[in-house]
Amino acid sequence: MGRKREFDVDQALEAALCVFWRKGYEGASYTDLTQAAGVERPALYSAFGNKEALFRQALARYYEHYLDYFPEALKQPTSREVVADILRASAELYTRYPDRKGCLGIHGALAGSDDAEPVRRALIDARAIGEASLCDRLERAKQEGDLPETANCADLAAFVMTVLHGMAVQARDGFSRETLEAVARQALSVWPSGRSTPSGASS
Amino acid sequence: MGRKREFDVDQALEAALCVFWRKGYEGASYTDLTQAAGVERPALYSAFGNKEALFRQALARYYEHYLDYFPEALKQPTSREVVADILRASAELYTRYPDRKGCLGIHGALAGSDDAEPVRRALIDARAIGEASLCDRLERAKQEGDLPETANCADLAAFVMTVLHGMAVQARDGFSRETLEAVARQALSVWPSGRSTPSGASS
DNA sequence: TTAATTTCGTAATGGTTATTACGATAACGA
DNA sequence: TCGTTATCGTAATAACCATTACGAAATTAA
Repeated sequence: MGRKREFDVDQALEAALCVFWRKGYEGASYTDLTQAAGVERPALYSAFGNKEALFRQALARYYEHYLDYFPEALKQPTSREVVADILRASAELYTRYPDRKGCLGIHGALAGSDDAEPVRRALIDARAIGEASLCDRLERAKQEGDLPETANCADLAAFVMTVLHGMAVQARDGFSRETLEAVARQALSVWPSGRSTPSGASS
Repeated sequence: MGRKREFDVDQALEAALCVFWRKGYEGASYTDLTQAAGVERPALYSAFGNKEALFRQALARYYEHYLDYFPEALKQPTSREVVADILRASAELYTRYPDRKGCLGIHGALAGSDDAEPVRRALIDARAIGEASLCDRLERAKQEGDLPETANCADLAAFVMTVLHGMAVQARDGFSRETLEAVARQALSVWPSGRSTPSGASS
């Protein structure tokens, strides 16, 4: 019973997500969020909790609705295709929306006041999970002979994630999708392929 | 004439620089800055102007005192050594101070409220200048036969800067210098060298 | 229709923000 | 020693921040 909600919760969360994506956790004021959601302040609070809880739900939605290509790419048959997919899709996502370029996982909270530490940590953890899943996939590739035995999968995964994070910064700086794709190609051009050519591996 | 200053201006600027490095432009409150500098609020204002002016001076100092290796690296004889120097020195700088890992040029202001837009732009411009100077150096390398004629210097410079920016993020995430150096090696392993082996160039 | 329950919008709360007014203090030239 | 000038620290200002008290409105069960 009781009065029924007059706004769409999912739609409000998406609006908040976009604001956080653009301004980051601390840069987004509750006024920004309520205006974007078209909802009064207490309504947002009752639906999502406080600002940090709202951000965490927005982050979860981001991973589900925007970063879904990442776990999908891990299913590619070869490690090279996995990485190529991830790089290409990221270049596209980071430049897709002119009003919020880059990546919420990066721009959400890189630096900030001490109050934002929990949120910063949440983002770090999320990034670490992504990197670990990539690392696991590369380990599998090594077992399958898709990567040379000398390959250091942790370092390779760190390299790919580094390029991803850098691309998010460059996207925010105004770089075009084409330029980011050129960066991705360059990053991929040294990818070690198969046991037959164990060249250029790290370590 | 008049009363003489009781604090060292350069020392106060350095203290402010460290706070901005750690918390970013908006994350650093004036209380943080004055406490770090050991100086009362009006003293900071009279010495540097408002918060934005203080940040800009801190940024200038950062480029002079911390990023001085960058223009220095451009003097290396080959493009490969140039890039290797930049990558290695950045990995070291980004992990040198445990209390402020990463790079002020990145963490200073990536995302934030609309008020911080001028500062964000200043950082973008600073990054663009660095990238342009690297691009120029690579063009020279191409003319000297140090890079294949098919090399796209703008894309290569963008790639190097992307890795740098990503390394700054990873450093803040807690990555060790060793891991960042492995990332740097991986990035360098695809570097095109000389006209004799025009492989792996972009475009 | 009445009672119970939930959401609604208005408007307030307490804390923090960047920025200064102001009187006291100190240094220098005359 | 006096007057000028610059810096000092205290304490105030006005705007914004996240969060919520509260009463009106609306929905359902009885």
